[in-house]
Amino acid sequence: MSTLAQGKADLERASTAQKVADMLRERVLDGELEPGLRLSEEAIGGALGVSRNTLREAFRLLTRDRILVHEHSRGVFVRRPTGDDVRDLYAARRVIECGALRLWNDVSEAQREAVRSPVRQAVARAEKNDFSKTGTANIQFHRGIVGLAGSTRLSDESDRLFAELMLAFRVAREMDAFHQTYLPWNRRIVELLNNGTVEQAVVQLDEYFAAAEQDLVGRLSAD
Amino acid sequence: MSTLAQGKADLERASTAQKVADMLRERVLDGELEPGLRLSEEAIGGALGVSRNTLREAFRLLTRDRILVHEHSRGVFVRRPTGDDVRDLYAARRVIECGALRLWNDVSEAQREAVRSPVRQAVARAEKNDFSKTGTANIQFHRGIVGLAGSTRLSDESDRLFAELMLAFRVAREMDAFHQTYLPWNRRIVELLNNGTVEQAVVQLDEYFAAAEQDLVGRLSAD
DNA sequence: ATCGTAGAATCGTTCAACAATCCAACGATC
DNA sequence: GATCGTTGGATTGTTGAACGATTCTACGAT
Repeated sequence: MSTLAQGKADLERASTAQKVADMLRERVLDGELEPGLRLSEEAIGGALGVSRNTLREAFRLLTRDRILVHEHSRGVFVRRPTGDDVRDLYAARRVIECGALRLWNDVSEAQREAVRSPVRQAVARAEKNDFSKTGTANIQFHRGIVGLAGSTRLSDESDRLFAELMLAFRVAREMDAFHQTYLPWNRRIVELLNNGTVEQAVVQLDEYFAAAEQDLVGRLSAD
Repeated sequence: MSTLAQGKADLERASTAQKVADMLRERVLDGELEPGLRLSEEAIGGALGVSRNTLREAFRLLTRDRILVHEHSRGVFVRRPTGDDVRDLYAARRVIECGALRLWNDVSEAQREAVRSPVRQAVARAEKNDFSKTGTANIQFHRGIVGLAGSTRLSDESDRLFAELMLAFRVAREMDAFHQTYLPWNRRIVELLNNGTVEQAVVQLDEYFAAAEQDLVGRLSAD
């Protein structure tokens, strides 16, 4: 059954616009296309060998994911989050993730493991002084928390919030150090969860958000 | 200042695709275009006098809002929520709204009033046996709750969830009676909030979601 | 130095065309 | 009689060109 579903995913080849959007998303999140950059329809369409109309469809898809912003008659730009954006972002994350974490005792073991495992791996790597994937590990931890809610819609929206946050990190030019700082926090949260003290874990998560928001907003408004 | 903002809103005239999307959204939420209906590019483009490319952009916008679903090489359809969709929807709402409601004591009076006022108006109308706007009043109540979080991203996502839920109501063919049933619940929640017993209000809201979800899922799977 | 204006560049939208895909009707086979 | 290819016809996916509308840039006037 699962192999059939796999095959189906292969068969449902993405449209050209979808493929272009995926490629551009990767380029933006990798940092090749910096926040604030304008994406010319002609230049990018020519480089990728797709028509303007198809490219515009790809732009609309990425606008939906808040990777790009569209300004009428001016073009599309790589999103460049402001301090206000970050505040809004964290207000949303606080409600979503703290709410999801409170469901800890009502969910499946697999869902709980999706929260523990990223932290365990990050700790293991940190002990070997390997901080390469510390950024994605942090994201995985928080994706796991949102997953406790069991709603694909909520998880998808959170992914959009994470993507936007990645752009904010990039503007602040402190991606690695940032995530690294907050690993101890994640560790403590998992410990509290394992001890069965869910409410204390929620409090820790909330404090994490307060600290992270303040840190990031500070770096952004410093510019 | 507010007049300037007004003028700016007028100047930023929407694009053709945006206007077409707005019109179609209205038609769908009014029920003129029923869930499951396929929207032919040629037919609708001809009727509205816009080109296929522009219409396709409008479709993409509505797909973002989950009003329409896009099936590759088959066309776009008015979304027709299933029982699983409704479960997913309520899982998201539970986390978002219960989490937002817990912030009751930390927000501005204006934000609190945005929760109370829709219920007060609905009660006043109900006493006069006027159940005309009971549906939108219920939505406004819940929009107010989400607004407590103070995040436009969260409020926007909730609006999408509400729109999707409207479509589910339409499939279940029980829009008015449905909302009407749950007015007493909203009333009780507001009372508990005014008494300062926020946690009890959250419990009531959670029970409301459980009942509403079960009711709606039952009607949908009965088909 | 500020302002206004002309011209270039880019976006918004339309139109026409063709390939790719889906769908429904029709027979062929067992 | 039901299931399985096959064949057209209709619809979507994508392209390329075209033109008006809007924005940006650079130049010159005050």
